[in-house]
Order: sequence, then structure tokens, then C-alpha cells
Amino acid sequence: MRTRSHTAGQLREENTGETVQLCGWVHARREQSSDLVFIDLRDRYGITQLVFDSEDSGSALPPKAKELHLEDVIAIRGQVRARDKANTRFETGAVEVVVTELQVLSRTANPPLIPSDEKNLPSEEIRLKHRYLDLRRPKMQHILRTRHRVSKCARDYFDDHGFLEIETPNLTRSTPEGARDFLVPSRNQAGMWYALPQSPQLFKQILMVGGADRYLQICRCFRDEDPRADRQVEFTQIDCEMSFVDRKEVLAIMEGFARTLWNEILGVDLPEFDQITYQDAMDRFGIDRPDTRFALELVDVSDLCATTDFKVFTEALGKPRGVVKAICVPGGAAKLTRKITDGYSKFVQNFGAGGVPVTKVANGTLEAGIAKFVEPIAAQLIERLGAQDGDTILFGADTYSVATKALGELRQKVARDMDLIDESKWNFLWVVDFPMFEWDEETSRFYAMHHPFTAPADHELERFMGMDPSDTEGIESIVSDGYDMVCNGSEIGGGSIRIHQQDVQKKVFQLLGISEEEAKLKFSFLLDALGFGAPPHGGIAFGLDRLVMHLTGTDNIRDVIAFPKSLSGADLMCEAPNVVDDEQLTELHVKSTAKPSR
RNA sequence: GGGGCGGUAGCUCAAUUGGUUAGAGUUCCGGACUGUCUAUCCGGUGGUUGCGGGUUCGAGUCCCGUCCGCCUCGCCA
Repeated sequence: MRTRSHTAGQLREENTGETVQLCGWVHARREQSSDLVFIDLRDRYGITQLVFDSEDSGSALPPKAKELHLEDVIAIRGQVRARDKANTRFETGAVEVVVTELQVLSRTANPPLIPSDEKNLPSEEIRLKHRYLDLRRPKMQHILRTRHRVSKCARDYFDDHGFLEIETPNLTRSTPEGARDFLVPSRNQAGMWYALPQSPQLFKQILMVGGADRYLQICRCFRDEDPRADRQVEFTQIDCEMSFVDRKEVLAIMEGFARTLWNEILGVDLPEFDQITYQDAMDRFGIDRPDTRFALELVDVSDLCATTDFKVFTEALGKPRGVVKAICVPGGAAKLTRKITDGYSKFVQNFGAGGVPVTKVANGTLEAGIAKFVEPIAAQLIERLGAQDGDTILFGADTYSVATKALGELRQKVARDMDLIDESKWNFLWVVDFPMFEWDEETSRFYAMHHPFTAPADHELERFMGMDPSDTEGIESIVSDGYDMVCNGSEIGGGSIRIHQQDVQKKVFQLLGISEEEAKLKFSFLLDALGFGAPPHGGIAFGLDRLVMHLTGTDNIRDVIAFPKSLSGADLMCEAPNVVDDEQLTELHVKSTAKPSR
């Protein structure tokens, strides 16, 4: 007995009287007496109650049932019977199966994780180590199923729109820029290395040159950087690219995908996505992926504060690109205690700011905190912020980038503290008009904000091609044709219209300080391809893991990956990474320089 | 690489100011009970307090080091 006639989620009242055969795990055991035992049988499809009853079956089955442990694997034969009182927790709750035959297919040791115990979820360390037990939990089964449905929805939607699914290599070459690569030594070519792809970016562009026209791939990407709650070293993209399109057309297709997905999985009809420019997002929200489920917008009050004698403000405004910005927190006076706002000062220090000057609105003017310093501009501040009695005003004063970033992060923290986030909302938006380049202080050079293959916006092309590499202000101001899809403050997709002209691509390399020789050495395949008739093209990559996180309501990326890695990049179940034999290393022409400590 | 939190029974947690034999729930083991719903009731087993040092009459508790997990800054074109 190792096959089944039905799954554990299948039986209904109309099956009453049928003789059935079921297989699965012992989810719960309720021993009513030595002659009456209930077992909840679980498989991927659901849970069915089994009854072992000596009166009904006339057999000695109940004593055998008593020997069953949670998570034993069993097969049973029995008769479906309607129940007097249905159990509404299970889809099969209207019936039960009176067992006449029982076979234990597999015993279990005392498990460190009990899938039916929803109250005492073991530590994540144990969940990861015994992943096969964790995956049995109904919640994890739901996530796995949702992830499958998202992949299927992507394939169906893009197939409907003419996209071809095409695979690209996982063993590829390392290219400069971007994240740290995972490397694979070559056996055949001593001293040479493959790199695992950070994304199939160049391959998908070359597929466009190859005439694929519309491409889709659900592909694994690898970036050897420290993980976060929403980031893994190994993650999955829904990667798309289209030929002969402009930004408008790409956004329409991709927005259509997100809308289809949310409808398919959640039954939610999303409204048309808002668009916001990068500059606007930074000015108003202090972040390039604003969460618009709440207001608390950043307001520039530099001009007002310049007239005060408050040293924190005047010193900030004396810096290059110095600003003073403020957030008005409605009703903050009652909830944001001195202790909390002191904590905010500490919080923003994580982002390089000195602290958070605070004041409150009362009786139509400002009181407490830095009120005495801003007294002369109190009326104007209140008016510009639209503040009312009982509000708290939080300031950020520093260079534009520091003040903006600190207040942007603070804005989100305050929203959580004040419970201002409506969790039922789905606020999607496109962030557009990113800068092409970003200055890096440490290395004193420009980097591509998105990646070096992003095209300048159409109206910028002439200015871009004439740009002098020494004109840092000019370079910084060039707007690209890149875009991000943002959902509730989380970036779920990003892409751009790509460069399809060789001379434009060469100009990007020039402005990035990549010499012609280096460009030829590292990117000749791309430059060559662009020289043989490349169609205008653009695309996007969605973070599949993050989409599933949103659709299943988890804030932990490990929950949506069957076999995820810990923060140190370890697979706690199979214990990767691990040592290898010396012979393997020799064959690969590799010698470790690690100290033999462990 | 930096900052923070955590590691005590198979699992989830507790243990006062450093002080008696490290407790409870659950799993597991044994028993009672014929309609349970993660059943209930009675009894029992179960501990290298992550690991290594140190301080002390005495350390789960304090100190130093180290490993692991989580959150986070840097990083993530």
C-alpha cells in the first residue's frame, strides 16, 4: 500500500460511502480512548481526519494507531463517512475516513520541528537546518505554491505578449563594475576563471541584436555581497527585454504584468501606476523607492532657516549643497515622547547626520525643543508645513545627500512608530528619470547609477555626446532612460532603455573613466555586437523573491526560497560552503591562502 | 569590516543583587478515558546553560576570546 486513490485535501460529502486509500504524514493525534483514536492525515493538498474505532471497524486497529507518532508516514484504506459536526478548519471537514487497514511506510525520530505546532515556531536556525520539516508546514506549502503560480503567471503573460523564453549561461565571464562576483576556476585553462552572472544583462541585450525581439527568462543571479532581510547572495529574476520599443511601451507591458499578477494571485485590481521622477522622490521622500502609503513628506525650509541664529542650521547651510528639511508629524506631540525623539537623533547618526532638532506646535506657535531658535520664523514654518496644534516637527540639517537620506529613513521609522501605515494598501509607482551617473567620493570617479548600458534620455542625447569628461557637474545632471517599479516602498523591478549605438556606449565608458583598451578587453563582445546592427531595445528585471514576499505577506526573503542561505552565506542544511579534497584543488590549479584555523 | 540583539531539556521559554538540587509548557515514554478538533486528565524520562579561558568561597548570571543565528550600516552596476 504505497499509492492513493485520493489526496488528503480531496474528499467531500459526496464521497460518502466510498472506499478510499490515502497516504501522508501524521499531522496530529487525538487519543480519545484505547478504542478510539483520531489522526489528522496531512499531505500537500490538505488534511483529512482519520478515525480508528474498534466498534465501527470491528478490528484491533486502535492499539496500532496508538503507536503512531507525529510525522510518521502512513498509508490507510477505509470508508468515507459524513460527520455530525463538520470541522470548518479543513476543506475536508465535512467527512472523515473510518480506517480498516493501516500501514506505516516510514517512522520518524522525535522531530525538532513539529509542522502542526503553529504557536511555537522553532528558531530560524533550526528551521533552516531541518528545512524538510519546515517545508511541511502549511504556511510554507502555501508560499511554495504561490511562488510556482507567480512563475507560471509570468510565463503565461509574457508568452501571450510574444516573449520567447531563452536560457543564458551560468558560467560566464567577470566584467568590471557592479557587485562582487562569485568565481569558478577553470580546469581546462589554468589560471582562468568563470564568474557566475550577477544578471543576464549583456546576454539579453545580445539576444536583441540576435533578433529574438522579445525575451523572457526566470533566472538565478549571484552577487557576493552581504545579505539582508530582503536580499540573498543567490536570488531569482524575472528577466525581460524587448526590441523596437520606447520607455512608454515597456512600462505599459510591465505594468500590465504586475496588474495581472496581483489579480491572479490576490484578486486585487491595481489602479494605474503613478510616476515620479527620481529627483522628486528624493526631494519629497528622501529615498528612491518611496512608500506612499503615508504622507510625512520632506519639506525644504532652508530659506526660512537661513535667517535664524541656530548654529545647527547655519552651519549646515554653510556646507556645499547644505539644506534644512523638515517633516511635520500630525499628532506627534502626544505620542513622540522626549525619549523617542532622543532615539531619533541616535537613529539618524547611522546615516551620517548629527541629530534631529525637534519642536512642537501648540497654541498656534512653536513650543519646546528648539522653539526659541526658530521663534522668528515660527509662523512661516507652520504655514509651509501645514502644521497644526499637537503636531511635532522634525528637522534634518546637513548636506543635501545626508539630510535627505537621514530624514527619508526617519520618515519611515516615524510612520511605523505612529502606526500610520495602512497594510491593506497596494501603492505601486514608477520612479523614472534617474541620473546616468553617480559620483563616488572614495574612488573619486563616476559610476553608472543603474548600469553602464543604460541609455541617456532621448532629449539628453546631444548634450550627453558632447559632454567633457572633466565637467563633473554636467555629467551628474544627465538624466537616463532608467526606471524602477516600486511597491509599498520596496523596489520590485528595475530596468532601462539600453544603448544600441556603439558610439554612445563608447562615450559612457569614456565618462566612467574606462579606457578604450580596457573597454575593448572587457566589453569587446558587446561593442562588436552594437556594431553589427542592434535594434533599439529596453527591458526590466523583476525580483521574483520580492514579488512572492509581497504576495504572501512575509518580510523575510528566506521564507520564499525553498533552500535559502544564512546571513553568512551558509546553507545550514547541507553545510555549504565546505572543504574539498586537495586533488580537486590541484586539478583546478588553485591553492588556498586561508589560515588553517577551522 | 562596524553597531545591536540572541544562543539554557528534542522544541518554545523562565531563573531576583553572583547564592540551596537550573524550572515551566510542549515533544517523547507509561497510564486513564468511545466523538475528538494542536483533545483532556494523572505520572515519568530528559541539562557539557554554544565553545574556550578568567575573576570569585561560589558563575546560566560578571570579564576576555571565539563560533553560530538574526537585525542593521558600509556594500548590493
